[in-house]
Formats: sequence, C-alpha cells, structure tokens
Amino acid sequence: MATGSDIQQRLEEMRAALVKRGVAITPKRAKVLEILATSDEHPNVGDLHAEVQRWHPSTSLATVYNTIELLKETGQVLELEFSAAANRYDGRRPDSHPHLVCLECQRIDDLEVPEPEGIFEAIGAETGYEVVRQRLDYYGICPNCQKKRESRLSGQAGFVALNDRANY
Amino acid sequence: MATGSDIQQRLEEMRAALVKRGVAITPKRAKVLEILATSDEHPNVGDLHAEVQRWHPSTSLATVYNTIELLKETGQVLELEFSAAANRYDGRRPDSHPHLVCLECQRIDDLEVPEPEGIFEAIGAETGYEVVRQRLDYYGICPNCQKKRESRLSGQAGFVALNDRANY
DNA sequence: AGGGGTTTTAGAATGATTCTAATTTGATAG
DNA sequence: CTATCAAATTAGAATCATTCTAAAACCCCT
Repeated sequence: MATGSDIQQRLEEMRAALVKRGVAITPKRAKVLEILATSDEHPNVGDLHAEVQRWHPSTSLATVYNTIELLKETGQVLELEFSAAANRYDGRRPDSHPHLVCLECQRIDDLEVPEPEGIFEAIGAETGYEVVRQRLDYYGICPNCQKKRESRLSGQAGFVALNDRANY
Repeated sequence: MATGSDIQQRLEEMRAALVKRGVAITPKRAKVLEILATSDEHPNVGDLHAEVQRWHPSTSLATVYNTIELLKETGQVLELEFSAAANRYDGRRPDSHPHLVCLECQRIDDLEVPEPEGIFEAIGAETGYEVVRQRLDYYGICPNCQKKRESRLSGQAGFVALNDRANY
C-alpha cells in the first residue's frame, strides 16, 4: 500500500527525471505527474486528460501525450501497450505461450519455457480472479538487428550534450 | 521444428473446429487456415490478406478478419494483441511487473510475483536476443464481475442449439 | 429456374494515436 | 517595462487497424 511519503518520493523522482531531461515542469505537466504518481487504476490517456482538465480546463489531449512521451523516454512510467501496432497471429500453437518480440524489426519468436503447474489456480486463490489465460512477452533486440546496429555504430562519435533550461 | 504431418494435423484440427462450429470451409477460408498452420512468422492481418490474395485475388480484408474471428472463437489461433484498446499507464511502479487484467471491466491490478533472478540474461544466452523488458499479464474475470455474472445467470435457461449446415 | 440461407464485398465509421502549423506562454535581456 | 525567442500548447487534420453495414454473390436444395 502506498503511503503519502511514497507518493512524494515518486513525484520527486519524476520531476527530477524531467528536469534532467531538460524540459520545464509546467503546471499541466505537473498535474499529469501527480495523477500518475497517485493513481492505482492504471489510467489511460482519456482518463488522464479528463482529470487534468478538472484543474486546467484548457488542456489538450496532445499535452497529455507529450508528457507521457517524456516520462516514457526517461523510464518514469510503465506503458501497458494495447495499441502499438497490428495484432499478430499464431496458428501453429494456439495455446498461450511466451514470445520474444524484437523492438526493432517486429520479428516474433516462440520461446520454450514451461508454464508453472497450476499457476492460474494459485493466482486465483490469492487474488479472487478467475484466470483464463496469460501473456508473457520478452522485448529486446534480435540477433540480426544487433548486428545491423553494430555496423551502423562503428566509427560514430559520442553523444552531443543535451540543452538545459530554467524551469517555468 | 514442425514437420509436414504436424502441419497436416494442425490444419485438420482447425478445419474440424470450424465444421463443428457450423460454418463452411470455403476456399478463401481454407487458404487462411493453411497460412496460419504453416507460418512461423506470427503474421498480421495485412500479411495474411496479401498472401491469400496471391491465390484468390478478389479476397477482401473483411474475409480475413471474419476467418480469424471464427478461429479465435474456437480457440484455434493465438492472438497477440497490440491494438485492443487504449494504452494504460502505471506511474507508481515504472518497472515492468505482472498484471491482472479483467476481461469484463478492464480493471487492472498489480500482481506481486518476484521475477526470477537473471532471467533476461538467461534468455539472452539461449536465444541471442538482448532482452530489455518483459510483459506478463494474466487475463481473467475479477471478483466484482464474477459476482455480477452469477446474479445475471441465476434463473436463466440453457443454450439454444446452433444450426448446422453442409459445406461448400 | 427459384428460394433461402451463408459468405463476401466495398466502403464507411470508429477510435487511439501521431502529426502539423499556428498560437500562447514565460523567462530573460536590454 | 517591453521585446524577444525558444519551449509549450493548441485545434484539428492525418493515419491506421479494426469494426460495422448494407448490398451483392454464391451455393445447395427443391
């Protein structure tokens, strides 16, 4: 369970990450951060937008998307993706099983990992849910794309320093 | 590794399931089934459509969606969902962790399950992928929706038999 | 040949997300 | 205090996968 100081700490991490990233903590952005640090309901963009608007009625959807993008870049929010791309299908193994998803080329490989016996029942007993299926995906870079990356990077200079700016 | 008879067997299961479901195995549907039983690339609807069109050029996207829908209903295909609904966000725990997703009301709960130590590295060693994050979701019906279901079902008659029909 | 269902079609509708070009904002220098 | 300028924000258009819809095509059976 989250205590008040947990939330304060989370909020401070988020703010620090954005400042380090070189962007301003504007009132509207601050409100998005606050909702995300507070809510345990896994809100979607529409939820966030509606809530921010209670305080800043002129806020647009684009601002919420913009703030989330910044938080994603800095690892300050976990996105549960339901709409990244087109659905993919597996007709050879119609039972749920783990996959390896390449973030670069969208290749998807099956992964052979036996599922713990009776896991659905165990989770059901603990949480009250009636579990019917699972989804376990590992995301990363496939061997091919790693090679491509190496050749692209070889002989390239280091990063350029990002700009920094005073807050609002 | 899939052998020819594996594929034949898979195909036969799919066909049998659709026949049992009471729909015809038309040439276009048969081609969708064949691709799904054969392909190890987790195709999306566009891929399937393009491939079916090589054999049946007049095939529409709607037919592919229709066939997939039938296969999903009968449990003959695994859908890796990337576009079911709006994305959801967790700002309290930005690290990847397991979730319980209610299929009825879309409620999402965090699940406390410690991740096996060094799992990313182990998978990397086995597959060559450079794993950077995971996603583990359990899908089911939350306690609230189970209650609603029970009250809705109490005193209701059984199912009506489905129609059955000769094939094309 | 005709009836009556299923299947298929093209195109419109939907909905989340991304893009774009214009406007607003706020910190800062003069 | 005002002008300046980049960052922030906006409304609305564009995109894209998916779903919906109403009409047309198809097939079996008499």
